[in-house]
Amino acid sequence: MSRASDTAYEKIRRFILHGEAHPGMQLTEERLCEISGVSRTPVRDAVQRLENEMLLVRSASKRLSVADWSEDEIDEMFALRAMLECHAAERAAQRMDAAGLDRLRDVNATLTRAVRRAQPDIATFLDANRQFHDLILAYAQSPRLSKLLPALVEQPVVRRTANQYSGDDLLQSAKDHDELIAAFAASDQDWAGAVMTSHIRRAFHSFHLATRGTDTA
Amino acid sequence: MSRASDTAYEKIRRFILHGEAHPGMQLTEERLCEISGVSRTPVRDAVQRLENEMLLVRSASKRLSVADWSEDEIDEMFALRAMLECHAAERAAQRMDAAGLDRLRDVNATLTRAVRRAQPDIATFLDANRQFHDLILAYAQSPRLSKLLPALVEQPVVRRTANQYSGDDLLQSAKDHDELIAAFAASDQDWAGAVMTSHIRRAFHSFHLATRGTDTA
DNA sequence: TGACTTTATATTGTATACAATTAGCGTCCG
DNA sequence: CGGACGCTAATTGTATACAATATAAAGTCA
Repeated sequence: MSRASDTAYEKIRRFILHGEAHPGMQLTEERLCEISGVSRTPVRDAVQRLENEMLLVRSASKRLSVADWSEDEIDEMFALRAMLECHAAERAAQRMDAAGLDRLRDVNATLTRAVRRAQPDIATFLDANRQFHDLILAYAQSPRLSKLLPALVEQPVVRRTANQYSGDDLLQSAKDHDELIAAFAASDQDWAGAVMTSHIRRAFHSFHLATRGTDTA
Repeated sequence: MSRASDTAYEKIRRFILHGEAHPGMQLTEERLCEISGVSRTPVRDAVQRLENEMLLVRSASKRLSVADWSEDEIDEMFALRAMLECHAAERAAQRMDAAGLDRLRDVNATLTRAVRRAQPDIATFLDANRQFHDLILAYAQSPRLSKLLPALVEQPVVRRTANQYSGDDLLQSAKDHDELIAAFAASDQDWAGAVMTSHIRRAFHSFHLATRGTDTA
């Protein structure tokens, strides 16, 4: 989109994800104008995008608030994401080329380095991880998938999951990626899909344990 | 959304789907204002929604045009829809109640009557069919699915498929629905999911034959 | 006192004027 | 003759003023 609209989107998104926003918090458009520094017109554009990602929700009386996901909704998000990323991996396996494999290897080398440190570099891990999945999505060559998937890859959940990952979990993620690359190199869509499904569902269970398994410890 | 924004959305949508629009046709916002009878502000809201549904696409220079789907994109749409509607059916099977079953039976009775006539009533079939699937989506109780699925159920494809359906195809659709109801009544999510997958994939192949199988006839 | 109505205020929705971009086109120079 | 440059018109992006609507508060009447 346009400049003001984009900055509004990014600033509001950052406010929700890394800012002082909390779930259920009410927000007026004017407040969002202050946050983003632009007028209501581009803010409303940004709001509509964030509503689509379900980071913002609108009450019956059109008032905005920060989304507050239930456990069921988060579980559902992982289930949908597993299905769609599996599908993306299958398509990518059919369309991968040498250049794509090289880039995937590069990105995963960075990710592996970040993870092998004594104190894992989570920020680098998250960034490389996102690049890796984006690359697969690009090779899936499906505009529709590219529109649907980002709405499911909500950063707060991914981040909370990654922060709870043990060193072994992080290493396993890197190994999953290696295996995905192998599946792509072999043009084996079933293999790629299976690895991806397993990859996402492991993340789901890590998240589940980290957020709801603490009371059993 | 609001009134003007909604009417804009509906009128533009109708213009694209049942109007004089054709794939690839360029449209200016001002033209859309004439079509919908409101100013550019609500038109831009509507446009953003239609972009999300991928009925409108934006060129690199921000100009709008009516979407022109490739064969691969249409196939992909069916594949994604099959996955998500299967998932919806599975969830609905776990959450169905007596009132829901009654309503599903009512709707499918209407659909069956429309289909059993000497000359099938396609309009009524389409309407009842949509109601049936919407009801399942409602019982799936997943806000996220409710946001994702409608973008995949593009009317032009469904309509073209239905118009190509033989009388037997239409009857089979009604029977699929009966079997879905049975699966829901039994709270058998695997059964429901399997029937739904089969239901959508049959539609896919009917569409495929109707639009691309003509040269072999 | 309590519930209903009315009024005021806050918030969202719409139209319009203006700014910034972009495409189309003609002209000029090589 | 061809291509690059710059101008003009068309189109999209943004801000703001105004309208409609919803919330909250105050007041009124049993």
